[in-house]
Amino acid sequence: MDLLTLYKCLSEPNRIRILNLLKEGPLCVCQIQQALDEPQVKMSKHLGYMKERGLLLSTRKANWSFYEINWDAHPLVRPNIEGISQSFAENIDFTKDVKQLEDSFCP
Amino acid sequence: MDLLTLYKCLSEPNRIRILNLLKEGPLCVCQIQQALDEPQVKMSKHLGYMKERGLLLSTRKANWSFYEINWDAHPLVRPNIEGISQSFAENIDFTKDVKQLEDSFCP
DNA sequence: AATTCATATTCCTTGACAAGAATATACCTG
DNA sequence: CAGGTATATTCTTGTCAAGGAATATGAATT
Repeated sequence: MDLLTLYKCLSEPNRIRILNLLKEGPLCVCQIQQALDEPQVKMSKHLGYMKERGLLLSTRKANWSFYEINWDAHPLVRPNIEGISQSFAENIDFTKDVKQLEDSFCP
Repeated sequence: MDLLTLYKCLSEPNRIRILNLLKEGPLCVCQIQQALDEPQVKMSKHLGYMKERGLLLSTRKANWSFYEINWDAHPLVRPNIEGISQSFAENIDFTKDVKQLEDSFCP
């Protein structure tokens, strides 16, 4: 994955929110969807966008697709994704996202 | 400057090439233009884009505008711009840019 | 004041991509 | 196989931004 592609992945608020959740580990689409309180199609498309470009990996288990960050995609992946949570604290409501993630369930 | 804006600035190859040159210090538009061998309007617009968003600073001396990186714009500016030269070595012809910069002159 | 040089702005066309609606696929369970 | 659930794809529409051509501004020189 080249750096330009990485930056394109990072240039979208919904994707930033998703990455902030995935930072802790893999999640299935339904949990992300609940945490961000956004329509399924929207999440699926952003996840697909990042997977297609190599930033995410996915595995399917039965009905569920689990996505996780591909930390090896590029050396700058880690510093940027680790920098996200502090940097966006004021602009994007991450606290709400994380809280809703805790309340979410994957049936 | 928020992180999302930073990523938008970084998501464009011409801007990446410009930042790679500015990494070493301030330059005037005509030098950048010569180094990258691109039309003046194009360079001016990309420089304006980044200045408008806080990533670059500019000072005018007589006919010339000098642009430099605003390293304090965001904590992630430095690691990303420092990571650029290695990361793009294969994709973008930075060596040529830098060589042409050496040959460039500011009248 | 007129000219010249460096830089910036405006207008237009084009392409990428985000969002929503509708639909399709994949996989399990009865 | 039928039906349900989780996820993905297609289509359309609107917005943002990149590129080029032409023009405008700002500042020095004659």
